Amino acid sequence: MPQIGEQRVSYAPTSVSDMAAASFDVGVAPLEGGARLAVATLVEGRAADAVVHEAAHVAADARLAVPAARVVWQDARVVVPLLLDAGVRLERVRDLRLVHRILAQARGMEAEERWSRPMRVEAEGLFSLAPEAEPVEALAQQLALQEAAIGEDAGLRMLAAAESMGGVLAVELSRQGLPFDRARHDALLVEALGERPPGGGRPRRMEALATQVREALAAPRLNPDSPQEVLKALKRAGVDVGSTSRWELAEHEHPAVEPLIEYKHLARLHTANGWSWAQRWARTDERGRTRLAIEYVPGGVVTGRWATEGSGAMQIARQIRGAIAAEPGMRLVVADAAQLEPRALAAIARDEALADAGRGTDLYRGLVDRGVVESRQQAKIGMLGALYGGTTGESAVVLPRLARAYPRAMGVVEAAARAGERRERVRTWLGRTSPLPPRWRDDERGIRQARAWGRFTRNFVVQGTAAEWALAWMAGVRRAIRDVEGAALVCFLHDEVIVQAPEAQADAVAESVREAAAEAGRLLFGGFPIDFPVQTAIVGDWGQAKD
DNA sequence: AGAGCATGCGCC
DNA sequence: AAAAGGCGCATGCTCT
Repeated sequence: MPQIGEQRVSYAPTSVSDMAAASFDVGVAPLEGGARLAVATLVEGRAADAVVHEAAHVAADARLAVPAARVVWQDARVVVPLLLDAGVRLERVRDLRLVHRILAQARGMEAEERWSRPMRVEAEGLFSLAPEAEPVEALAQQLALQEAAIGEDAGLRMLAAAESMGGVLAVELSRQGLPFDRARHDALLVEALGERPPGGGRPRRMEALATQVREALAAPRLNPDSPQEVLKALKRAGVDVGSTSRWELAEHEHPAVEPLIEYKHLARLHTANGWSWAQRWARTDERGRTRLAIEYVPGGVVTGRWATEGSGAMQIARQIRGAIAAEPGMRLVVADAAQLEPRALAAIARDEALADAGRGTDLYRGLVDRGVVESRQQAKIGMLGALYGGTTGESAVVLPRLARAYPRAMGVVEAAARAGERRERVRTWLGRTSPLPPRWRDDERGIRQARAWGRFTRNFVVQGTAAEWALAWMAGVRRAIRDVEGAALVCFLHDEVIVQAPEAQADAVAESVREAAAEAGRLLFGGFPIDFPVQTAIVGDWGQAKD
């Protein structure tokens, strides 16, 4: 089980010595102003024929060079838009920046080192590496170093390819935007929050709830958005709470509780995905199409998951998903991978019994059918407890039964947790390495911190591997739909993708999406018999896709 | 006034 | 003031 325990990759991007033969043929680097590109055919790691072209000429050159060329760049955010504009088909790519992060982490810096030089690794860019070199030669140098670090590690090699394609996908998704219907969004908001008063102020339903809360607490001037004020008012009214969080409020019987919880719910929707949010992030182009501008950050999360910047687009409230609507003549193919993380765990652990329970479409149901647990709900809680390190309540009750039924799978997450508690690093299936923990003492508090870190490493292995599968899946979807006229990936959410496709093609696209999932499973886990079922829905808007 | 922390929520 | 992982964001509030 290679993903548990210490593993170091030899990778020293600060010293350029090894100019080993590179297995790529075309390098692309941005030049001053970003408008021009250097394109070179590289032979044995050296630029043999470096030439500078206008972006528009790159397409022809890139194709001309070598059919199976790998295109290499320092930063997809700079280069990929130019290549896409030039019509280049990107298939085999290497994103030096993203792969550098993975290799640098695998090589491992002491926590103190990171602390004292927090920006060092990030800032260690291509041109600081080899300032004297021509851009294309510098690309070759850094690529050679990465290749040497990856060596024969097939997992890392796959991860480098997947992460790099993730860089392309993020640019493509960000450029595409998420189809958005302003009118429908407005209607959904009015339905939930009430009309907005013309002069500004709270929407009607929110204001009504605020009034109810104020009356119930005999606090006529209370600002329900201020936890401090609310807490004081609650105490004055005899509601003995330590915070205003929902779970705690719900334990009390008081006329203020229900409207307060409802108010907070609506306030959340209003601030997170309300009118000003739409105003800020929805853009209408010259063709009259409105889309949400979403900036994806591939590898933005330690585990390898993606993040978004600004729009909060990975947390779009379910209540307004109806506003994500296909454009005229189009449909949304909404696809999500069912119980992805337990399946990833089964595959990592080579746990055939758990894989068997997941055969078909519902792994949780499979656990019930095999008599491991009594209900689907129990299966879910138990499995989440195993993945997150639950120690109390229902999951503590169910966990021993899972451990008995699936000792291999549970053994992997337990081992990952123990390794983290010992301050060891763990690895995902393909080889992404967990960071080193901060230091903790040998006292009570230190033990708590160690346990917490163990829960993190436990989850890291599974969440990170699931993220790798999702990357491979999405790359497969991209490939499958590239020649479907008008079809495009428009959304990615950890284990879910949305493709917008012409109505006539939607069925075929959905089939491709399911097939890509199976393919991703084979790519990562070889012959291990694990299913990755994908629920697909072909809908007019996201709100119609029921989980 | 602005930075930074704390709180609380909702997404996976 | 959560239980059980990972995030991002808005708001309130304190400190400077």
